Amino acid sequence: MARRLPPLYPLRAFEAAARHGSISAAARELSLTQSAVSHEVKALETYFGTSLFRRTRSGLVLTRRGQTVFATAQGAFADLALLGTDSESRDLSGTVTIAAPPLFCAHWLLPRLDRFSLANPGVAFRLLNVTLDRPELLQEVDIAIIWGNGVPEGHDGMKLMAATQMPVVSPALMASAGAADPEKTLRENRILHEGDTRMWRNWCELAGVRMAENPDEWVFDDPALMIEACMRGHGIALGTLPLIDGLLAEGRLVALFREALPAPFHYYLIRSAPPSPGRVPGVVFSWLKGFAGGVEP
Amino acid sequence: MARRLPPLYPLRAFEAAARHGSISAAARELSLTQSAVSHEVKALETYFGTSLFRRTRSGLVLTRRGQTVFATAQGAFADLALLGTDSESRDLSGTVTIAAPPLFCAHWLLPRLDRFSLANPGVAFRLLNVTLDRPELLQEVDIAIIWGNGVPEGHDGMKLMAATQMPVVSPALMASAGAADPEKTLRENRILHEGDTRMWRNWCELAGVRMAENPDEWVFDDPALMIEACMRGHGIALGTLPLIDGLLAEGRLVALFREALPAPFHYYLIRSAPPSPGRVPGVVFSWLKGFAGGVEP
DNA sequence: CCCACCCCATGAATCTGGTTCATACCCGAC
DNA sequence: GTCGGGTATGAACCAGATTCATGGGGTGGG
Repeated sequence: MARRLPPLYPLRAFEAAARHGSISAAARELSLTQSAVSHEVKALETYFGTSLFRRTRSGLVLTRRGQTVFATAQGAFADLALLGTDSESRDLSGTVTIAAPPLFCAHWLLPRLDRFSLANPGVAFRLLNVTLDRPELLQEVDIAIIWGNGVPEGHDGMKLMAATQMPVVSPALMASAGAADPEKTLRENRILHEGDTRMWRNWCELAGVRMAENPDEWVFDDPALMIEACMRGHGIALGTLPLIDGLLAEGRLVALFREALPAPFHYYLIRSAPPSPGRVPGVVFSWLKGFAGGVEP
Repeated sequence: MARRLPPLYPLRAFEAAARHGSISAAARELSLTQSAVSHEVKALETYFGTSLFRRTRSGLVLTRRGQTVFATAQGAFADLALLGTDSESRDLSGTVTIAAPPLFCAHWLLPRLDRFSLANPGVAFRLLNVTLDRPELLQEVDIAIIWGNGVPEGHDGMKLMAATQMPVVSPALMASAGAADPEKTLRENRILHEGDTRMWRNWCELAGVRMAENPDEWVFDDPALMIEACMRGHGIALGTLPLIDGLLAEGRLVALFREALPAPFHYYLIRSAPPSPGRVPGVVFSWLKGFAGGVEP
């Protein structure tokens, strides 16, 4: 009781703005004026007494506090939106098959599906913890999340979120190496790769950092295993945000460099070409769409 | 996108009304007029096109649709309320120890704590899956949920929710016995007890139902085990709502009689007498308080 | 039986806060 | 420079949230 809620409409405006990284885009989504959204965001900021966005050229960036507000607001509104989609009694039941890349399943999809299940106990999920490289596999699932450069030809879908990457290490390794000279740490420790070694190259190029000539390298085919190895202090991994947000927050991993840089691929949400029978996959699909367009820290 | 949200202020009013089982009580909580809440509930009902409450003498009862709306709304607002409690940057971290009765832990507490963790990754929980019969144990936990008749002397707390009970069986047993004559089914099958056999007596009395003279009875000391046995078709258990809501919704248990009747005990939320150091337990406590006063189906 | 009390519903009036309009600002591209 | 993209801000406006006033329907006690 005496439960104090933040002003709800400002919150909704802020959530959309954060998701799009743009006030104007949010206004378009909500069919409001840019001015309205701007006012509401400001109202929310005075309510919280802090600013939630850092206004920079080329878009908005969430402040620390903005991130937490955004995370809860996004979850809450996604739940509430489920109520509004259908005016008939909606006791959804059925099975939905979803394929998603390994780490993505555990760190992004599962917590969200969990919430969905809480409200819709009749819906069962079948999760395939795979990277969908062969497009034929799409025939066998209702929804897929892929790590790539776009929506495959002939499929309905959209960009789910932009991914960024940053080198991470275990707290122990960080403590022994020190934070003074990250580039040195990078050169003097083992590099952990996940399958494709081009991602590290991409990151170094963007960051303007040179690696050692003949680095000690380990290559994993399973990204979860790579992260596990990293947490045990076996080397430096290139972590993908926002998948490792939780591990960073818990302090089980720490960032070697401050800034995360855009990954060469991003996450796309797609649905199998022939909408499968029953409306349940459709509801889940549009629910997941509600998470699209998030901005990264 | 084009995510359509239900009208938020009506929704908030409805949530409070459902939680209290009373329009007037909700109005008091929200510092509004009874008239305001009534209007908003009605607005929400026309929005959804269905009624959400069955108005009966002695309070409101949620309709089927009302229940699902309430469940999502309550969760969403509880999350949002976490944002408003503190205007400073709140990166909560620390450990909170909670004790709760066995089934309650798994079926009520865990799903909710999960949501909490999603927003507050820094908070760790220690859960004691016990019924707190010895009050001394309260010294060792931050928060406890007990199954009893009131808040123990000298403690801060409140009624968390009223419990109701109803006989349940496995779907298979239901199929073989038929739904025609539940009283006969009750007399001809094994009765499963959880510890105390008085609960069945209490229920039969309230329901005006007579049991067999010498029923076949099994007694379990672990309620979870009793439910497990019931789901495997070993007999008829007295299930406690809302703990088994999920199992009923999934169809893993079915109700033998339509109506659930008030249990002889209820759930109380209490906090250890000397507020433990740090504000984290306090935040969790008031968050849990937000779930107090739910009405049963 | 009737009155007091509590609950809820409802129409009209009101007021707050969300929304628009109009305008100014900043920045980068052409 | 000007255009086009973005955001901020003050004043005017309007709708939806809220109140007021009122009526109906139970229940319990004198």
